[in-house]
Amino acid sequence: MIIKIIEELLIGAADSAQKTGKLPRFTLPELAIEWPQNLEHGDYASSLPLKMARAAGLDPYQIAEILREEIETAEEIESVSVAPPGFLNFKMDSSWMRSQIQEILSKGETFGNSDIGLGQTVQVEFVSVNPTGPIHVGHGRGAILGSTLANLLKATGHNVQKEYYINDAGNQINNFARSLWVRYLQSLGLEAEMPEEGYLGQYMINLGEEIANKYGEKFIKDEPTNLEHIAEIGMEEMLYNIRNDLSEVNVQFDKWFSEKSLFESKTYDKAIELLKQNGHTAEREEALWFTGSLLGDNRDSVLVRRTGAPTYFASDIAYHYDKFIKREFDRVINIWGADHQGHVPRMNAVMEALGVDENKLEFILVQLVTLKKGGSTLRVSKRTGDILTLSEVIEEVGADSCRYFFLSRSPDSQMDFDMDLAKKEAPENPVYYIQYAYARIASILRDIPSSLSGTDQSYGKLLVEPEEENLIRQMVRFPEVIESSAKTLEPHHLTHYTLSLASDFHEFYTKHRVLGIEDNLSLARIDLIKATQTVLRNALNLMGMTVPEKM
RNA sequence: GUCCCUGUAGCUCAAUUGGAUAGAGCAGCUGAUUUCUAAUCAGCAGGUUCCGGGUUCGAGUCCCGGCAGGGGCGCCA
Repeated sequence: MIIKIIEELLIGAADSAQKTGKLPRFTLPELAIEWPQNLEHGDYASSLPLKMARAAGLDPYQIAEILREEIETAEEIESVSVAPPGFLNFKMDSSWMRSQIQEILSKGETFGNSDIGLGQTVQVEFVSVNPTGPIHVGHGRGAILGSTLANLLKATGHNVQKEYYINDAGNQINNFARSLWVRYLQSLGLEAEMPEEGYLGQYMINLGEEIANKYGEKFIKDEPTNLEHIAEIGMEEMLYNIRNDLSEVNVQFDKWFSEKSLFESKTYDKAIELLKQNGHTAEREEALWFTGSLLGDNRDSVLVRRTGAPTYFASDIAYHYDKFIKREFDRVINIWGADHQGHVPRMNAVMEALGVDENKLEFILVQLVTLKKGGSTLRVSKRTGDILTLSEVIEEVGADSCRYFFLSRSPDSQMDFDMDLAKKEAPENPVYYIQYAYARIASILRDIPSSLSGTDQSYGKLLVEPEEENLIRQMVRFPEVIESSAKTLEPHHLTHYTLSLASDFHEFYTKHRVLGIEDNLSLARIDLIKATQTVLRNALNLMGMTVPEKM
């Protein structure tokens, strides 16, 4: 990766300047290498001299000149120049750039990958919707973010596990069971009243009907065991649907982890026992509390209710005990909806209480999605049944569009999902623009005449047009985009990168021909567009989108 | 009341995490097709980055104080 080479050159230059006394001794600040927006500023630039000015006690421009003189020559770099007030601008060597086409072609689907995460096991836990209703658009956002992030981490060498936590225990499940049982009775024509906080969605009515049709009056009596049966049947059905809906947007999991299993395996008991041992619990008002306020949380929280039933929080502690102490993940990334934000300081306190390094646990909070349809704003609420499900959205705008749309926004931004607009604009969605670039290349490659063949890679030197250089420059950046997106856990950079790459290709395409020109140039350009196709495919794969050969 | 996120072009969002002239898409306007796919390209227009202070060589980005929107602050999950 060229950015690494520039880093080394800079460190070497600073080192030798300090050794020869041209610069005073001090520890180097951040190297700060970036892509300038303006091509006149080179292909890469560093503001290192500006950052050194204070410690060096010298004019930054002067520092830049000293460094420039000390920078060793490298085959990747054609020239280094100094620009006021103290930037160092690097221009890539053009023949080295052209050689990268062969590099991309030989690496193929692994181009862009790196091994910075080698030997590190990372768990990404996301979606984890209660199995009491369908996946809606808000969940979809987290699902798409999580799956892409997992792809990025894999591409950077991490050992990744994608996990879905099934809340199949506790209050919500009882409530679900009761609601479903009532719907079941009602569909048999019996009188029954929905519980106060029951699940009112239409899907519950349908599900109750299904059970009635299939099992008849088998569960009609209000016995605890029948309620449990109903709950199990219902949850299974819900999970089946959830799995289906997720696979429609190309989201799969390595493991589905049951909350109930934490109790069956005694993990729950061990976790709570450890908390007690470490002195982070207290008995108060006939309940067991976690004394998080002593560990940085703003309040204490109940673990075991007066009734003896554990809270959701308590099983979540057991779950994290399982993640870190039993399964020993090096890192865990939890992707949560913003409505769980208050839970973050609590979990950090839990980490400390369990004696696990807090930095191993990271959170991405996804802001909630608002829906706009027909000019009015809908609130997403599962309980009232006022839901726009993920599968409904996919049906309207398509899985690729859906993925791209959710991915292109940072999780911090709360987004308005305007259904009417998304539907109307679907054909002009950037996703088509990107895929069209891919399909165009595929189309050219299909038309290559059989008479055209050659393996002499020196043809590459014929690629001297600015549009060709732009394309190559963009492709060379791809590994850097992957690495920085993985490091910052920000997949949304991928969408913008891919759009730029597609744009560079379309520009090239309109100005230059690949076929029907002089043979050697044609061969060089065939390699160029093959490389472009490779990068587009790799990028789209990372984003979980399809690559159409024809459009 | 308090904590978290957000506020950037008419709209939806970026901005390499403090860098050089704040960028894309959509919407609007003008032009381009005997050509490997026009689902494309070229151009025009569009900005007090919510407001006010501060930090420094440099602030959309960091700090303080406001304003506005969303979310959290349960023996719910």
